[in-house]
Amino acid sequence: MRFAPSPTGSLHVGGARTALFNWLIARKTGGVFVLRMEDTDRERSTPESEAEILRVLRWLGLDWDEGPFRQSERDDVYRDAIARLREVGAVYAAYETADELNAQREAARQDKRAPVVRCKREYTQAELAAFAAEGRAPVWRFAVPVEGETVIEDMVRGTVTFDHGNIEDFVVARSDDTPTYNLAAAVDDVDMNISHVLRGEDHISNTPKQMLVMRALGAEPPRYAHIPLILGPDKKRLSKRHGAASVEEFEADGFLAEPLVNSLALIGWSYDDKTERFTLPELVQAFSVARVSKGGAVFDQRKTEVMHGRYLRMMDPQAFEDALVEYLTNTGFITEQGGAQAEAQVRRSAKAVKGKISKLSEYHALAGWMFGPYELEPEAWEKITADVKHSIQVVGGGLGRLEALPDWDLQSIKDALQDQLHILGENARDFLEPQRIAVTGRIVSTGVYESIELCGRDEAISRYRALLGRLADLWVA
RNA sequence: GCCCCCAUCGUCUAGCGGCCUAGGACACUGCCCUUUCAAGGCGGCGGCACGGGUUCGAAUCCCGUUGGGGGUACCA
Repeated sequence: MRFAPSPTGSLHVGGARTALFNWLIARKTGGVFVLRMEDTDRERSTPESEAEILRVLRWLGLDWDEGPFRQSERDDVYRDAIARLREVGAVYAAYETADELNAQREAARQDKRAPVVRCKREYTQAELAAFAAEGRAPVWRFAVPVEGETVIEDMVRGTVTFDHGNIEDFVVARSDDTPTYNLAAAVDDVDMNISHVLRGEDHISNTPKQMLVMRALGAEPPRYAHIPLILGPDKKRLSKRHGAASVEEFEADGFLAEPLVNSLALIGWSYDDKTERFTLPELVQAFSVARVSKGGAVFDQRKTEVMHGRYLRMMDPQAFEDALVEYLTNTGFITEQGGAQAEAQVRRSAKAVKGKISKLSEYHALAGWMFGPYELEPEAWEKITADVKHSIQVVGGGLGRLEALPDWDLQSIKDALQDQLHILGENARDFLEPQRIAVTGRIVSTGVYESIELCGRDEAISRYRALLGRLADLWVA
């Protein structure tokens, strides 16, 4: 198996999922997982992008056995292959200009024929001399046989047939002598002994070209599996304009590798009619190309988040705490909030946060109130002032019980407040929401009782008083 | 235009001729929960694109239509 990305950007979810499927098969079958950088496009390929792809692959837990190989470092291999193709007469030098090529394609289009390019192969010595004089170098094109067809026995799509009449004489070597993708990929897959090529469906029309090259070179093509594309909500191929599309962004947004991989695996693949939760080892066990679906799949970000939240809730508490601290350290939050002190706070709040968070970046929304001075967000103020009298009564009642508390622990806080709730005869929401606002200043936060405990006696009481004070001012006025 | 592929709830999917009055998940929505909000529990809504065949019987097989996607470079 192999994964062969072009290092022209960060790793997108589509690429990550292709890498995952390849890795899964390699691990399941005991095969070799080869990593190869397809950087024949010198303009767009960057070392930064390559490093980022490697980093993300490691982060996801997809380790490779061989490579990373770089096509940019294998010029001699391709040069040999091209020489070989010339020897066997499978390629020819073409001198057409871009205009001539366009004219040829346009003519075919007018004619409702396939817009394939077939170039002139015979030139006189005089013509060749003229080209040389004006410094016009040829490209090498593959001489596609006019008759016949190339058939792919695709592992997910079945038999796919391409008529040679529809395949143009594709370029194999550019005029500057560098190999094109179709040449390099074909040569490498043969050279690296790749038995199975699993890649996105967008490559399927390249496949017959690569097979043609391989056969001309005297090699047998590998088995192919073309998996459906991952789509955005508009059914178009998923890209940056659909929002988070790279693994890097998910990582930054507080997703953990294992649940993210779990979600990735479920795009275009399913195990049965029920099972959706898989650990990495379980995926290795369960995966099979036979169960990859044929149609494109719209990526459901919301579902990914929900599944991620469930994963977090089921995590070992200590592991969750550590992951949370690591994330908040990486984002700089802990440093901003004062280092060790802040880390201790985060650790104390981990348990309360674990029950309701779905991605780590939500920590701020849930527990951010713990850091910095008491602040009432506008929505909370609006809510608490909807019925001032009631709020004063309820917040005051809560404060009275808290002040009287001998021990500041979760159970005592809960008992006292619930008792007060009974006394007032309120329903839970009407009583508890004001308490939440009193201590956190927010509408959404960690649980009420947990929040009060986390806040600490002195701070909690001072916040209650502050809110009561503002409420009283409003009542008087 | 030409080539290739695809087609089950809004979305991801199960289904590979009778187990289907089509199952699950997310979303949406109703109710429950004196641990409340973006947690949890229980319900509801909602689909085999259409038209022809084949068959005793089709979501499942065949053909066509429509719709969607991908490709169509000296990019990969």
